[in-house]
Amino acid sequence: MHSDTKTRILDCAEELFARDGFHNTSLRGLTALADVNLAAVNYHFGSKEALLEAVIERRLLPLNQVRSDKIAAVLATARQQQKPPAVRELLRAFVSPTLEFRNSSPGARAFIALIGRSLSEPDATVRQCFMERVMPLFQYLQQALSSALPQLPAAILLTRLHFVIGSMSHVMCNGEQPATEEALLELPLPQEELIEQLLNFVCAGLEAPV
Amino acid sequence: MHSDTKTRILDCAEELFARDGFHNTSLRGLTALADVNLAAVNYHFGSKEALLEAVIERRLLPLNQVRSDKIAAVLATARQQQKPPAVRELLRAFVSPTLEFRNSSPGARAFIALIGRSLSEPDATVRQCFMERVMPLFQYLQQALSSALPQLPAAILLTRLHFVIGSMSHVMCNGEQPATEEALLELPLPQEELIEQLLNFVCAGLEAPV
DNA sequence: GTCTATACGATGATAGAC
DNA sequence: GTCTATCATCGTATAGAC
Repeated sequence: MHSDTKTRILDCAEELFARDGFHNTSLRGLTALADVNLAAVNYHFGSKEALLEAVIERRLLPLNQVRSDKIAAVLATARQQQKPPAVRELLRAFVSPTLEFRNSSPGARAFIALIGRSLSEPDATVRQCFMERVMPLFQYLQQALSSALPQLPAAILLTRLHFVIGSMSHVMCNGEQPATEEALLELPLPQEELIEQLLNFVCAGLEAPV
Repeated sequence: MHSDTKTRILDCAEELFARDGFHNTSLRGLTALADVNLAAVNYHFGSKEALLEAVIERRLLPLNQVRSDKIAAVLATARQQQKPPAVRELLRAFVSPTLEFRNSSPGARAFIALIGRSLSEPDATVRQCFMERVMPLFQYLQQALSSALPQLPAAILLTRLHFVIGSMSHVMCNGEQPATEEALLELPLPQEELIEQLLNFVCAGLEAPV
């Protein structure tokens, strides 16, 4: 089966950007792997950076939509029951679509690692490429959590949200490579349990006394 | 004041690797900034990668020594008092030297960001360069924590330690750049409070019920 | 419109003369 | 220790074939 040029480029870019990093991926290697001409990237996407944006958008926009919808559903149910939303359910809405999507295919796993790494990306233009597409969701989550934890000062909540995102990013990055040397840093739990463990951890942290 | 060639290279490499990432740093730019010849890097260190190792070792080995000593001190005190070590003190021994060192100079801050990024580094050889020098400490901490939390299954502890490291790395990476676009992702707290907040968060997470 | 072949200027790391 | 030369490879641009 032969997908079209544009899709083949996107698929290979996703894989290589995730595995080797953006700057360490050459268009020559990429186009060779995708079995397209070197100039095809520039023709279809305009530049290497624009290709990165396309790679991100293809997967991240739908994923963010799911996450945003799930948060909204939690908020709606809570409002209907006239009680504050549960921290755990809000965080689950944020975390579980990501980790479930990650397990849906090898390409997805690579993509999630790419996203997880993005927040610590040194290059400002690359980082911003992710930021722009993920900040609205972060803000939405922050706002939802503040209604779940009204007594928590905003600065503390924001700080703790950082810690949550840090834990989550780290999970997203790891488990990509089958851990050769770093077996001791590998996550020993199966996926489902991992989500619950992550929720246990971050909920306890978010709800800790100040 | 003119430091010697080797030190000038190390200082500039630290700054540039942290700011732009390893692969995105050119030896041409580096040697120009350090005011040395392009070939000086190869002469003094052998290669760009060996330079990275030297940059890491210069700061990380002393830092790890401090952290390791502090953990040992907590363990010794606990043994002397014939009670298990406190989770919070073990984590403080691990976290606080890092964040305090980070505030000691601009170069230190850059270096800590470099370290924080290392765990999500895509390039395997670069990542391993960090791993080798940090894994013994991780294992030591893990072992110390298991004596503090004897009832916690080993797999759960290891997983939670991942989350701790994720939170911490994220803090280490951020705050490096004065946050232009990403003001909403900035850490709003002063340094001292940040340590306590991080400890509140990760202790609650580590000690959460299974 | 899509794709190919080829060329360009810049930069990568390194080796060898000095 | 320093400098220069070298060669591979980078991202991009363009002219023209299908």
